[in-house]
Amino acid sequence: MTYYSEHSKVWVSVDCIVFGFEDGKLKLLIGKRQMDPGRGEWSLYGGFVGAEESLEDAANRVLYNLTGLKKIYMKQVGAFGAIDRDPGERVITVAYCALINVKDYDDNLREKYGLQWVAPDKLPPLYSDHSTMVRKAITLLRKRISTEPLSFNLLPPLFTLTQLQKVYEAILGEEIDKRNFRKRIKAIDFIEKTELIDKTTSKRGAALYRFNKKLYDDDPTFKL
Amino acid sequence: MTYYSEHSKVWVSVDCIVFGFEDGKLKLLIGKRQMDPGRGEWSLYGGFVGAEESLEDAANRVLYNLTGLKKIYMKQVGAFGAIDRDPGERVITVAYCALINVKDYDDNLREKYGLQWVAPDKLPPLYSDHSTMVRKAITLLRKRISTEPLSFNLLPPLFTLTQLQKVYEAILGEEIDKRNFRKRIKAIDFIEKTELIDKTTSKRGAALYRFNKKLYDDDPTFKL
DNA sequence: CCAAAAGTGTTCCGTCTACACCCATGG
DNA sequence: CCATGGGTGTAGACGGAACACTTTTGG
Repeated sequence: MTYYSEHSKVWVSVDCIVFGFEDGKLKLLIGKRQMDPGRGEWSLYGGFVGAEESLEDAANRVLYNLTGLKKIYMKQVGAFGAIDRDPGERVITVAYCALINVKDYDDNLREKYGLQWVAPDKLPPLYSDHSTMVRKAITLLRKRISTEPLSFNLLPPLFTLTQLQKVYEAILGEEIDKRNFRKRIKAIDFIEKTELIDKTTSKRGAALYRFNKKLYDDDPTFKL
Repeated sequence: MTYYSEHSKVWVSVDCIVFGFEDGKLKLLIGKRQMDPGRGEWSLYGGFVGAEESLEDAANRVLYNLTGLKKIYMKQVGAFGAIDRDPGERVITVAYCALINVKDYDDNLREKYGLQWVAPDKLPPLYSDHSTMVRKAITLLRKRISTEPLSFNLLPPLFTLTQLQKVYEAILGEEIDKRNFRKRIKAIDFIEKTELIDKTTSKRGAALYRFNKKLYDDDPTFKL
């Protein structure tokens, strides 16, 4: 294996940008680093890729440790490999963006790791190149939200149209006309109205909707 | 540095998907592997990332070796990290997509490395997961071609509207109406008509156009 | 009875699409 | 003179944006 051994190896890590939706706002999970280098700086949560796991496995492991959740929606943001991006050693990292329903999240874990939900427009400076990763993740989210069914990952299985609209507004950063929005939703058949009513947000009550994955898989083209 | 040394290092490589445009068709550069494992299989061209170079530097180095060109348009496609993706050892790779003007390309290098220009729809099976990378690169190209000025990288500095249209048709894989296409081009002010005429492709001659990068940078929003 | 959120259609305007013929020239 | 690719405009369809009032009910 001389072909390989002429070359040098490097550490590879994964970093997770975890988005949630709460109080009508997009939030992401950051914490203060509890190790050197960079102890005490705000940072994304990450981990090294082991010799016996794929990049996706590593990201899933990190996310599981962080949230107690499996089968989280996750998408690669990209690889970051500047020589001195990590102040300690040469580490190449692959960033993953995850979307979770905050209600599923175990808040004990949040406290255990000293994590906070922060709005993207109020992010403090982050460790190393993590701010770049966050910007790139948000750019990707914005591009994908109108052609991929991402928004449902941020909501409970049953949701109202007002909630759904708020998710779109939070990600796109602009207000949407309610009637036009609902008109477009009606044209999408994998967003199904249920018989159920949510009475928690208004006195009148709002119809609950559901994302029908099977219908989506049958015809995964839409435009919102 | 115990924090790092607990973890294992891996080899990291870059692989380049080099697109060119020739005879009205999109082509990409592949070659037969000249080393084990996989000797003789069709493959993208790649190389290991050195300890003292960034991912981008490594990709540029590989592209320079391959084409003799510097300052090539290049975009990261993504990181690929399945455990056994490389049949020899555990290697994580980062794929980069490059666009070049075939006329600038040094054909001696092509012969030296035994490379071939192949149309994407006539690709033979490729080494390891290289076919997956190519598919992803093409998907990205298609998404970006209408909102980013990619097409000019595949053409000489002066080009005719027919050439430009052929590039769009090749990437999108569909025919475009000539009048509608030219109407849209007229609305884009960073595509400038010059006084020059190309007489090589028709007896009448066709006006040559130019991509004005300064105008584009002033207002980098367009839609074609 | 009133505050607060849910729900509902129409009109207008701009954009995209479809479509066919004349022009200039080299050979 | 004719074959070849270059160049041009219009009408109709469609989709997106703007816009305001009624309904329900818990407190």
